[in-house]
Amino acid sequence: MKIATWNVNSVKARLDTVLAWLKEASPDVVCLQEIKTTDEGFPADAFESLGYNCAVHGQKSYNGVAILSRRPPEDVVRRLPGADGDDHARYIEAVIPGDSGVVRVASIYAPNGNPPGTERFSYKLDWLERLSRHAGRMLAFEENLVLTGDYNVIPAPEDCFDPNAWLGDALFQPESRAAFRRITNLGLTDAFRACHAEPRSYTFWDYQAGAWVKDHGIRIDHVLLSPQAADRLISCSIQRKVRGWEKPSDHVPVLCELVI
DNA sequence: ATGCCGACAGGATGTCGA
Repeated sequence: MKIATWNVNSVKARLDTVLAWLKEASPDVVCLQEIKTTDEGFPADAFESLGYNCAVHGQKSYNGVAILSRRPPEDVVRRLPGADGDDHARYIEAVIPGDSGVVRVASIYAPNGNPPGTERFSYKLDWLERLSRHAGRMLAFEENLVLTGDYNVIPAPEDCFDPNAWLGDALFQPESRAAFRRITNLGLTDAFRACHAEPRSYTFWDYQAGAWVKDHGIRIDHVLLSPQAADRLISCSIQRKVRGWEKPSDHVPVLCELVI
């Protein structure tokens, strides 16, 4: 089963690009982030015509996540437990049937959190803590679990071109990295790092300041696997070339293949 | 030291992203 994650930065503005990549890569499951539209505005027809079912958790203008799946998703959960007042659409989870068992997949869009020292930053840390608690509960099932999306965390210095340039940024704050480590330390495997040690492996390049041309990227889109899923890991790749396509998102897809 | 670019809502330009 091929499972992908992609922060598309508006599914409407990116529709042609997303469809082109789906046709080329043919993933079985796709976790989208920053769809930037409501459930009603989601272009489900276009994905259905390619053979995908859509589970959507959208909101107007900002955020918004979705899961596309060739097999119909089951047991869809549209919010991250732990804060009734949180109205940001940043989490959706579903159980996907495979040929040899099922996998629970979550599409995650963690808060940006800039600038540090504000309530936006504490919201980020609180949100990641809620994700950690939820992940701990799901890991107790000892099942195939894939928690993937835009974590908005640069885990380590080698995950960005110039660590000094990111020292003051919420994505690289010690508290942000510690929150990410608390999640992986529950027993989750970073699928990309389990397969690749190469430096300069990035998933995001800013639109500004020629970041793509200069390869000034960061790795913030992650695929985290439960032990059961990690045992089924075949490969994980960053779809770097997509950043060079017409009208690209500032993020590229990450594609992970599992024996499920 | 700040903006750079791009999308959104709305109908000008401010907000947000990372």
